[in-house]
Amino acid sequence: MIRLNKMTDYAVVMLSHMANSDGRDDGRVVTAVQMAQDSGVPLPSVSKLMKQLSKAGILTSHRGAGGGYSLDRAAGQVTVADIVTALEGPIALTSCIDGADTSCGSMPLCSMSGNWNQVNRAIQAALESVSLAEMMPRPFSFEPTPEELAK
Amino acid sequence: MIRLNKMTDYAVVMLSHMANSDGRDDGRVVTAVQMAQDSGVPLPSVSKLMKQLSKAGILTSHRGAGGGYSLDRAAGQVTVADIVTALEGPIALTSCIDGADTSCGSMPLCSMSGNWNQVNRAIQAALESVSLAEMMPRPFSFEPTPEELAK
DNA sequence: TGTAAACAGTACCAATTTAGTCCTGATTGT
DNA sequence: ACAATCAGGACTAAATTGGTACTGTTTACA
Repeated sequence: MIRLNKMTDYAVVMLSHMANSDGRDDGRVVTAVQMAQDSGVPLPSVSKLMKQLSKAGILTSHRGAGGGYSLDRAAGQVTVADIVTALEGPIALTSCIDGADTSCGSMPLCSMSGNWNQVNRAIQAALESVSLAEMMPRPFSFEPTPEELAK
Repeated sequence: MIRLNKMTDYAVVMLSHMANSDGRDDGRVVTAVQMAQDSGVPLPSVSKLMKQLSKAGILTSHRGAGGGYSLDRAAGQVTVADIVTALEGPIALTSCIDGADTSCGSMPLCSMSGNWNQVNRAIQAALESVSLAEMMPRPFSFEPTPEELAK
């Protein structure tokens, strides 16, 4: 099974909580401590993740007393690809990708000799096609899910 | 970056070699030792991989003296999804998937609370869309690649 | 029919990676 | 001023991965 970092999984859970916690995308500010309690993700990981997510422009950080993090965009505007890219860098299944600066040492082995880029593009597209809003559980909602609407 | 196992990468390299080494998909039998020399992949890994690939029905093994492994299908009939599934199990980015027997212990954290299955399906489709033939380098060929033909 | 070539299976080990801990510093509202 | 919060980095324990080693089984062929 292709394993996604637990961190990335955490991030999706956390971002879902932020977007979902009060039913609106209202830029509510949440501290790392609150988020840890809220989501069950261990605090140090929450802290590390929120830093990364704010660097990547998915969250905005507010420093100082009364600070915290808020969502930068509505859940529908954030794709899984955004989150993965923020935490794991460009989406690629192997280390050798087009435009990599270091030319690969072991040529006969090099993945570049295969067409991994085609696979990478396909996966990129797959991850871009799912938004955070579609990742959110809607336990108390009677509204149709985006998939149901699509039918 | 989503890391694919080095093993899976090796497997694609190896299978490419098998399909490409003499320009035809003729079921040629290759031993693990030959493959290691041919592809540069360390012998123990070659051995381990070929066992797995033959279990999965991608290769056929021939035991005894003069034995080895041969491709079961033409390169165009093997998808990247087949190879990944053979080596890493069902394609899923997280451990909690539909139909998993063990109900997840940490519910608030559980990835199932998100819609990972949708992402998984998208990735599955992405990997199924690329065949081994499309992964093979064609250094000495003047024929159009499958992508070029598609245009 | 004996022997060597090859795959099958399993237990184990070392190196890397990952997730998590801890601490110190910078910013800001009250 | 002070307390709450984010920022950043060094370090550690545990899990995973890739590789090693060895023993057993099957088969072609002299």
